Amino acid sequence: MSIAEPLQDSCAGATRSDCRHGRATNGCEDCKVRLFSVCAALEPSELEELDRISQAKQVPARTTLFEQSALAGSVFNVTDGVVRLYKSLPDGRRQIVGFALPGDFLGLALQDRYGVTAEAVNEVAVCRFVRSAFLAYVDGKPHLLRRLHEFAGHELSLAQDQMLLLGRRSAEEKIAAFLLNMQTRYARIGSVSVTVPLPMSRQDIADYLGLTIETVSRTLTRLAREKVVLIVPDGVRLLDLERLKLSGAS
Amino acid sequence: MSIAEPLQDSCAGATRSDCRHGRATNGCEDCKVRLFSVCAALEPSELEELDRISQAKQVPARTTLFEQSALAGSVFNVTDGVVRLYKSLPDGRRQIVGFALPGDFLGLALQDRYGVTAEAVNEVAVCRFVRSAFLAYVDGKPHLLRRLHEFAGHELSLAQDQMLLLGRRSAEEKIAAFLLNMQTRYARIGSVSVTVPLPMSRQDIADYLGLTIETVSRTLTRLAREKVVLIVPDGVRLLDLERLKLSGAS
DNA sequence: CGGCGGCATTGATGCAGATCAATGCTGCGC
DNA sequence: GCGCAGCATTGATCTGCATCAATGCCGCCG
Repeated sequence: MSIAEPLQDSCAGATRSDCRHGRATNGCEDCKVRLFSVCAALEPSELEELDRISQAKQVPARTTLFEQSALAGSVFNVTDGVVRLYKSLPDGRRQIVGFALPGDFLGLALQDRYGVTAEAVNEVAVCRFVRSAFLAYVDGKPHLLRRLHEFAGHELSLAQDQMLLLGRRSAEEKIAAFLLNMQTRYARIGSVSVTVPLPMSRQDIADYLGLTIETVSRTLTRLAREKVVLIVPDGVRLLDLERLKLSGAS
Repeated sequence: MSIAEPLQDSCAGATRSDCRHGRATNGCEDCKVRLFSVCAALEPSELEELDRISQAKQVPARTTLFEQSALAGSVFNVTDGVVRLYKSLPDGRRQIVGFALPGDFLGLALQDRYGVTAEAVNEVAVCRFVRSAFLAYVDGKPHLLRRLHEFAGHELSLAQDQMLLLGRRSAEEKIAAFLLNMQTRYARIGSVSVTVPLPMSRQDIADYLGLTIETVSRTLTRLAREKVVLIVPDGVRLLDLERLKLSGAS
């Protein structure tokens, strides 16, 4: 199931500004991820205008938001939950290129086709924009374009870090870097804790790090045995940050 | 040696518009990579203005254009030659995240620090811009910013392809994809041929593909033995494109 | 509450590619 | 034209992670 094209949505016939069911708040103005997201570049009046073309959606786990190489009909702002972004080979091998957290923007490149597939890992809330409407909105707002560009530059930088990780680091280093990275990202969006939520499966982690599920499991078990981490349901508690940084530091 | 900061250049004291020695042509207007580069988005009058803040430079092989995490004083347009872009780990392991060819822009993200190190593989010609001047130039030219953003989106997409390659493909698949990819890129900039120039060393190729020099060598030798490619000095001739695509197709 | 399905862990074995080690090739300075 | 330095090739061996194969765990549904 895809929510991107066509608009399989109960409010498809209503005017866009009515599409607020599912939104956690009353609009962009008090959106809880606004200050972390591309929208932080916008003035109150611009936010109002954005409200008019935005549509809040809540989707259950495993929902496909869009698929690799499909026409990019929508772009999204993630407001809650985790989204996996991946590329696949014809034979089924998969590489997850990133996990999108609240505040992340999907479709940053503004290209006419999606470069990756996006699936909800757990229950996810997004702010959806029809791409053409969003493009029109961006047009004439160079500060927003600048902000989108900044985000794209940041994504590119993350992608390059991930290349270094995939090409040159050992399994333990990959796991350590992943855990530290997720912790940092959660901290940035206001969730500072030594317990890192990992709503995704071991298979997802393996496909993100270029490993197998068995190697992920074994490596985590070993780190747990060495009291570097504590494995908890749907997450990991980081016990020995120094030791992790020794392996995972960039 | 770095040419980025400070300006180690014989014309450092001259006005910028005089800095044309080393430029292959008379200016942006008849720059041979203009139509492939970000500059294709510019009007003649804008090109003239760009001329005034640009500085053509020719640098020998192995020159460092800029270094990872240094302050980004300049941005560059590559007009000739090949540039390797890489990230390093403290212990010396290296991952090349890309090879920049003529028409490619370095510093696309416009961030205040470089995310990678850039080194000339062979003799390289670049068009250099002081970053602050370039930012000022971009400011008020949303169509150029749009173009830069498009380029960044394309780079991001390439980076994600490379992640899939690094994380999930075998040595032979990596080599095949690399060769086909380089051929396509050379074709796009006007050099259509089954002989792919490879000015970079085996070590560079290995560090790009997440392999060792020995594996690169062995894999190429095997492909040559099977008459899929013919190894020539500083390049490879692709003999059996179908067979290569079987391994390397995305 | 019991059985089933999906995921994770753990163990045994295999192998692609790394590592270690010569040897060969080529271009350049003298 | 000789010798050297740097790169590439080739061969022998090793190993980290994949693969194959149970087994365990837990939530869910009847």
